Amino acid sequence: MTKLDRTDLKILQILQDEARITNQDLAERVSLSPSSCLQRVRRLESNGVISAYHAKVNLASVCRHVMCIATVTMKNHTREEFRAFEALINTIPEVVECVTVSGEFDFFLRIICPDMSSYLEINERLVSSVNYLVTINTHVVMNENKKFGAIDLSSLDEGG
Amino acid sequence: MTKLDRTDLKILQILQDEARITNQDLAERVSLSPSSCLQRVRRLESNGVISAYHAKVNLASVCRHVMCIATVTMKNHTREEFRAFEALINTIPEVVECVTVSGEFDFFLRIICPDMSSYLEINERLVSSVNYLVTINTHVVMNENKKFGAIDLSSLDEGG
DNA sequence: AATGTTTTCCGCAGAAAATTTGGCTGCTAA
DNA sequence: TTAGCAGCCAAATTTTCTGCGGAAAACATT
Repeated sequence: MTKLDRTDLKILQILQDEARITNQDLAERVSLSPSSCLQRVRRLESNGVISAYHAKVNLASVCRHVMCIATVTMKNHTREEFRAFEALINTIPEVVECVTVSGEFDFFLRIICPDMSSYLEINERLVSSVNYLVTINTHVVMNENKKFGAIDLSSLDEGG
Repeated sequence: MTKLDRTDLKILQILQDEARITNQDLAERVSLSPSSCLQRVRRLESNGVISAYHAKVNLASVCRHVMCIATVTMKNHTREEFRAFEALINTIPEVVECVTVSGEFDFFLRIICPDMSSYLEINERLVSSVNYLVTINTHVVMNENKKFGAIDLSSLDEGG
C-alpha cells in the first residue's frame, strides 16, 4: 500500500478530472517545478496508483443508444457457474461493466447498446448461452444524475 | 449529432484506453500526419464528443475501502421528491454515481467509502435526511469482473 | 549537536512534442 | 469554369518533456 503525501493527492485529484493537463501546468497547480512534478507522476504510474488514462466519449453526441442496469441471480451458487458466467460476460462488448455483489443478487451488469432490440438479443444470450439457470432483471437508465467521476481523496489527507 | 468517419472512430477507440498517448503516436496509429490528427482531436473535443480525460486511480493500492451498490425505491413518485433526493445525493461525495432507472427501483447508487461503518453513516443520511420515505437495499461489491472500460464503437463503422 | 543517509527539490539544456502556418488537392455549388 | 470550403501534409516555430548534477530538506544515528 503506497504512502501518498498531500502533494501526491493533489496531483491525483487534478489528474482524475484533467488527465491531459500538461506537466508544466500541473506542476504550477501543485507548486512544484516541472521536473519534480513529472517525477511524482511517473512514480504514481509505476506504482500502479494511476492505472490508466481514459478519454470519456459522450455517446449521446454520436448516436442514439440505451443504457441498462441488469441484476443477475444464479440459481446455483457454485464456483464453476460463476466462472462460466464471468467468461460469458467477457465475450459481450456491450456489457461494459460487471461486478459480483453480496445480497439478493449475484451480479450487477451495465450494458450499453444501440437500441432495445439489440438489448433483447444480449439478454437472450445471457440467459440461453449457459446450461444453468439465471434470473435477469433489467432496468433502463433514464437519467444519469451523477456520473462516475472523480473519487474524493480529501479524506486521505493526513489526518484521514 | 456529430458525423464521425472511420478515422474519428479509430481515434476515439484509442483515446478511450490511452488518453495520454502523444499526438505523434496517435497520428501514426491512425495513419495521419500529426497536424491533421491534432485537428481532428481538437474538433472531437470542441464538439463534445470527447467530454473529458480521466486518470483512473487504483484506490486499492492506496487504502482500504468498500464499494457498494445501493438500490433506492421512493415511496412516492413525485417530481419534488425525486429532485430532493438528487440534490441530497450531490452533497455526498462518497456517492460517486447515481442513475434513475425504470422498473422496481428508482435509483441505483454506487458508493465508495473507507469502511462499513462510514457506509452506515451515509446510509443513515440517505434515509433520514429527507422527510419522505425511501427504501434502500445495499449490495457490497465483492469483485469487479469487468470494470467500466472502453465503449465498443466498431458497430458505428460505416454500415452501423 | 554533529554526522551520514535518503529523499526531494530545482535549474538547465538537449530532445521531443505540440501547434501554427501556408500551400496543395479534391469536392461542391453557383 | 470557378469561388468557397474542407481535409491533408510539410516545414517552421513554440512549448513541453525529461534526464542529470548538485543543492536543500528530512530523517536517523550517534
